[in-house]
Amino acid sequence: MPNQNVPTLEDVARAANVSTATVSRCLNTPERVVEKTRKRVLAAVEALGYSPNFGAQALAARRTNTIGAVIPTMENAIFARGLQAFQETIARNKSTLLVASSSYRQDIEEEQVRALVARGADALLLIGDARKSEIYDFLRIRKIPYVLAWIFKDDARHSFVGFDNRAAARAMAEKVLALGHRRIAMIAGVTLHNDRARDRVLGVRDAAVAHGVNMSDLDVVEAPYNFDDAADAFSLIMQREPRPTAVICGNDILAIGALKRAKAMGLRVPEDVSITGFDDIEIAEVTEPAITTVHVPHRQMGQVAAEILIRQVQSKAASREFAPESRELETYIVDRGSLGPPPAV
Amino acid sequence: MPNQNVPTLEDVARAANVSTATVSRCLNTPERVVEKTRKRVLAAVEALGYSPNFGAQALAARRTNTIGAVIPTMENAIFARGLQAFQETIARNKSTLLVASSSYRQDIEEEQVRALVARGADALLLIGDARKSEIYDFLRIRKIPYVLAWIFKDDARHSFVGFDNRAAARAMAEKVLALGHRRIAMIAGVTLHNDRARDRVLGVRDAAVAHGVNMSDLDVVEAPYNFDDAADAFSLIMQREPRPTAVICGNDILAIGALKRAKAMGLRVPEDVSITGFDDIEIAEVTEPAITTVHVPHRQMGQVAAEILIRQVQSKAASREFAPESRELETYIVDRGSLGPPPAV
DNA sequence: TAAAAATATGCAAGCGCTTACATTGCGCAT
DNA sequence: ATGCGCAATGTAAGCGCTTGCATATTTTTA
Repeated sequence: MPNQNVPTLEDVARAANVSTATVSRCLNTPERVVEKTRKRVLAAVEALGYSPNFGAQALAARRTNTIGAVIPTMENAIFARGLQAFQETIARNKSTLLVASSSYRQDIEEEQVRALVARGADALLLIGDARKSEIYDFLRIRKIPYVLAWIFKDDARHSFVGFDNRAAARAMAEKVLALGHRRIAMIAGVTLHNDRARDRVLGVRDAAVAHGVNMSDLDVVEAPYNFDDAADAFSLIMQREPRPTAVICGNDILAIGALKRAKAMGLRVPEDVSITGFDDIEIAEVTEPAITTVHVPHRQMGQVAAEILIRQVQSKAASREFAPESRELETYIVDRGSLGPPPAV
Repeated sequence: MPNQNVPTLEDVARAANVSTATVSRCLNTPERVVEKTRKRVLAAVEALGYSPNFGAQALAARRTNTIGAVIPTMENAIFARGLQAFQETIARNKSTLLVASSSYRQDIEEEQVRALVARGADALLLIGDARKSEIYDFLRIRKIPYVLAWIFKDDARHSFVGFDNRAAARAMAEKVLALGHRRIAMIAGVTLHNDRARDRVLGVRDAAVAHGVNMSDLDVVEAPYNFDDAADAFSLIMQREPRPTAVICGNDILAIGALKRAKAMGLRVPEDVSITGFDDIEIAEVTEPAITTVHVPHRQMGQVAAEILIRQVQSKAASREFAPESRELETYIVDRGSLGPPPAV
């Protein structure tokens, strides 16, 4: 994309009657240039409307000030808030966000990771840790900092910023059990290649086991994250005999799909059946009843992830080294109304 | 970000025993290299794990295969679906998406546009057309293709991909009026620097005027796009005497905020008061009642915008020229239940 | 006041790639 | 055999910037 008359560093240097090195310094390390010269140079920059050529800068400086993110989807709100905070934070640090989405597919994710790195991403935000080890090898060889978000593990090989999905799901299940529910079902996200979905199932199982719930009374059905499939999963679950009194959902989208179907079936929530969600996305508070769900600190997660990456990129620039750095965030249950005691028999 | 041992074109050339030019051609214009050589080169690429250096490529080729988008926010779902489709389409064309958000602020948007261009964006997606003319001048001088989305105007200077917000809002208002409502209020988005919000207000006014509604019976209150402010706006409106029988909202977020408050006030929707939305985001169909709203073809908008930009970038690469190209999309009203006839007096 | 130290600026060598142009090698018509 | 045209490949000149090192200038110190 040639721009015939876009001014270059050299044009500015000529106009200000200094060398290109000085102009470069004015822009990047102004404290290394005496004020008088600097003013003259900046005036020339202004006058010519100069703005640095990105490719040249990236080539010479060996960094792009660009941070990439590969998220499963932008369609629904699950990652939107976190991504927004992430973006705001890196923007504040004079970097830009490069986004790609994988549609929850491992092969596409791999492709996108490579594409972002090829595009010069200085660092990467990834969701979860379920991916082929080759990708981690690739990132390690390339020395690209990355953080795995929406998940937390005690594993010093990676940087994590997130929470313990399993424990959070378990806490929710404990709460359901504490209310007296014994026949419980779960609508989980598709667990293949999705560690968050998987951990949430495990958490619910943990609680069930701890309470001596008969495993044949814990029905788990997987459904993609959309209302219709969740609704169908709910119908399926409700055909069971005896019918579950509580349906724990792997996220709020699933919970809302289930809620819709419950109403369509003439079931009252939570009087006839309780439904819980996970994520606490915006939408969870506007349904009737609003969804009792696990609150996830979306914005904080995005922001902390960005901060860690920025630190790692800086460290790498200074010493060619950077260390993994993780941060566990807290979740808590938001009581809203879709969870109540089981119906009296 | 130096990567000491990342292979370069030259390494590949040496390994395959050809010149760097040939390697470059193998990668970019494979048909210009005879099969035998090409195979050898590609094998070397594979063996070394070569991937081109982005900065160098951008510098030499004068294009980045990167398309930028500046959207008001990623927080809620208004732009998410469209952006997702946009991203998918440009990814299919071997380009990457660079995103920035402006938080609905004009100054930040301007900054972001310049930042994306400086980052080498080959083209830009912008929302609406309310911005200073300097930005358009800047883009024109730089010859950066851009499309203005979520809006459509008959103006050959820009490329538009969107719909007529004013006409769509008018259609909704007509529908409300046709049901017999005469005391109508509107909760609009903040219209300052937001052409979509403004046009939607104008559309409602158009309808009111056409039906001879007394303007003092058309109460318009502006609110930022969030549930709480919308709810407060609703309360305010309901204090009017006589009380409006229908509240037309500038988008679904506002409508849902209003709906929540209506319920909290003990008002039945639509029996006591009707509420309508705009955008048809996911959330609009899960409330109780679901929101009667204007359906906007989000995904199509994102896709068409991407296609136009890709075409313009290609045209510019070939002939240094490109022409604006617009596309108007259709919206339609989705009847769901939050709009009904006015209560009998 | 001269020398040493600190500061400001210039010089020029890349960074890794693309591409116009030059060269080579081949098949074919003569 | 000879020469021509064309396809395949090589040569090398940038693309616009950063930065290590050299040089010039100013400030500090003795």
